[in-house]
Amino acid sequence: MNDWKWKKILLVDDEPEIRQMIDDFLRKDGFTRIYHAANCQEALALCRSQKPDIAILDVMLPDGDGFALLSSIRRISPMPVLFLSARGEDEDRLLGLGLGADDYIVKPFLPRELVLRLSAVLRRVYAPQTEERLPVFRIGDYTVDLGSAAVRGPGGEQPLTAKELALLLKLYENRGRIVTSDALCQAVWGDDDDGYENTLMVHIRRIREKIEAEPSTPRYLLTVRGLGYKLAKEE
Amino acid sequence: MNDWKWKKILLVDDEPEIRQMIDDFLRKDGFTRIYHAANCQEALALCRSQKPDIAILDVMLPDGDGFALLSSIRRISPMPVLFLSARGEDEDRLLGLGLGADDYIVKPFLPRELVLRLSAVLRRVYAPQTEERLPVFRIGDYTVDLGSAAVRGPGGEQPLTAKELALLLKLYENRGRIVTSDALCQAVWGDDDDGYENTLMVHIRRIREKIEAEPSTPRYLLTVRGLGYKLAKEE
DNA sequence: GCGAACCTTACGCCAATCTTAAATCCGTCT
DNA sequence: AGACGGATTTAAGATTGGCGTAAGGTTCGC
Repeated sequence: MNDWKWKKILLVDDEPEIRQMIDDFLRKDGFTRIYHAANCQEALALCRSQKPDIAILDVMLPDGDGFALLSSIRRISPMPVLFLSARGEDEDRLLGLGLGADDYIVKPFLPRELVLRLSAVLRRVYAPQTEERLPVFRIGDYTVDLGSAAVRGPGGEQPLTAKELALLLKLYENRGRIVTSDALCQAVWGDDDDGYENTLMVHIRRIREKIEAEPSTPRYLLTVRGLGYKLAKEE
Repeated sequence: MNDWKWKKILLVDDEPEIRQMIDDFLRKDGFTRIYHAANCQEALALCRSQKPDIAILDVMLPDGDGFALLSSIRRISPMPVLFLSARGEDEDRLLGLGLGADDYIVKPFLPRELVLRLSAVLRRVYAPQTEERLPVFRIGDYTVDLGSAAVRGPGGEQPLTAKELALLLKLYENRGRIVTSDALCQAVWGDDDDGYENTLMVHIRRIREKIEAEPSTPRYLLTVRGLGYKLAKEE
């Protein structure tokens, strides 16, 4: 399975439009766990809190250049790094210096190429056996196996779709706590645009049909009116 | 990663109508902890006393511009900042200067957009998991878990609604102290309109039914006649 | 005892949420 | 290219439960 689609990507660029564009393409390609940062400070904070699996760094940042950021990151994590740079600008440094980047792309670039390079780096660095698996957990009588995208229950096994998986992952990461609809939309669709509220509800319903004995009176995937949804903590 | 809806927002603008309008929209979107300031001085005072999580600053203020205010704020706190400015006015400074603002919006703006941008900044800066969560505390035999909007007690678990949560949060922040009815209304419904006294009482009653063994003779959520309510300090 | 402040209960509205079905998108196979 | 099938989104109508209101009761302080 395309396991690296579940890797966390840290995206650092000061221009929101660029971030958004890259984000769009990554999502179109199936990635969902993308964290944005506009500067070094934010990037480091996200690094610490999210422990991303790979970073895409712009060379030019408001509070320091990407190279400085890289060495700060290196003090925290050995994750692979992919640089973005404008043509000419520091291109030589990227080429010449063995500064520990795993790849670099010159702006402007084809989004497709970025995705390809990124996938290549992920595949290379996170070789087969290093794989940590997506969680497997129990909910009532059902076993949810995110790694194989399936739910096993009294009625047999049912597959999970991509969106269902992304939602369940987000909910699982926050089990026992309320996750707002906004946060869920954000986790799955990324876009700051709302307008997915309805779609979210439909997906929630679908998930309930797979993990709840009585989808209409849920016992595990609860709605908290006015706040969001909550996956019951097991035990 | 619980929600940024519980983050404290400092709103600085000299025009009360603008503040009110923004306030309304923020509340409509679920934010409740909004602090108003009309000038730099008030803003700094609130900064110190409330330690907001994010600030919305107008560029034009009676006692200095927003940029000066930002650098004063920076001496106190590294919180993210979102600027408001009239079209044209200082737009270039906002764009050009890397003055540490996290975003800016040009007036006139769609309120929806402000909320979106604000949420985006909060999401970015206050990364999940590092997040301090909403408090969990004990009251007598009951455990109040604001993060999951639930009260666990001898009789099992009961969910909390959005308003109950907002009230309990305000009371908890001031536990052991008296909170006036006005302050509570303010915290939940926003200012002016003081037609919520009765509604407040009803909500208090509902909370008591969830956290008191004998709701009619409360031991923890106490009435202080003529003044307000008080949540007993736990021990 | 009297008024004011507060409590208690019940009821109806309406926005938030659910539910279903149909439309659209998208990748794959022929 | 065209057709098919599953996944996702849109749309529209139904439902629900939180919230606010009001009306009557109770308690407190003077």
